[in-house]
Amino acid sequence: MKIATYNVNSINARLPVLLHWLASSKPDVACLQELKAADEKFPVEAIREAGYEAVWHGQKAWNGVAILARGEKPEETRRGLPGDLDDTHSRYIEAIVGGVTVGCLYLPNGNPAPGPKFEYKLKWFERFTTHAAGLLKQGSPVVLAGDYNVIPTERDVYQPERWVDDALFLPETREAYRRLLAQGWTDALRHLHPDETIYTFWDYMRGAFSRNAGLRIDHLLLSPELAPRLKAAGVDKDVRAMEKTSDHAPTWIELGR
DNA sequence: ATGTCTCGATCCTCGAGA
Repeated sequence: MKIATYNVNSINARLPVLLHWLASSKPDVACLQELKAADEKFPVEAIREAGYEAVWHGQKAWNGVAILARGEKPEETRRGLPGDLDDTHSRYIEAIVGGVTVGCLYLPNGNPAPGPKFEYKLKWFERFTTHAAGLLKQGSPVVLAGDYNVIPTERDVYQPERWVDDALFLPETREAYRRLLAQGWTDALRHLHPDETIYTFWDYMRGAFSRNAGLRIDHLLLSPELAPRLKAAGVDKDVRAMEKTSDHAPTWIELGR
């Protein structure tokens, strides 16, 4: 079972690239973020023609998340992150596919920091960590996949010293990520490739991709009963090189049995 | 400060967000 996460940076602007990637990489499950489209603007027909069923939680202009599954309809178990009725951002959706609970998240960027956006990021992170603990308690196999907007360690950024004041790399952010992992989650990419340089995002500006000036901020976390099934993990970097592409690359894992 | 890309609207150019 291949599960991927991909921040598309507008699903409609990215539709040709997305369809090309689905056809070539053939994930069984694809978690998408930054749809930047209202629910009624989701390109459900094109995605169905590509062989995928979907559940999505859109929003006009910003945010938006979706879960795609090849040949089956994801069974939606949650839409929106619990814990704050005033939170209007579409940043979380959850569904069961093939017996696995899949949480698809788009954690707030949080820049500029300090400031209200950074406060929102940390609050959202706390709520997410609380929800993640509840999922672990249920004891079922879970993958939490998405754009975490977290650079976990110095190894995950091309020039750490340039990012020390950034919301993606500040101590509070990295500490929140460590606390989440400490519940028992496995960072799949890092677990399989402990010493490799792995990036999932390259800024559009200053030729970041051609310089390989990247960040690893898209993550797939596995619950304890799922971690032993992890067989392979990678980044579809070639997609980032395409025309009219997202600033993120699809990131995936392969689970056995 | 800059660089680039997307969306929406006070709409053909700009600001916000990333």
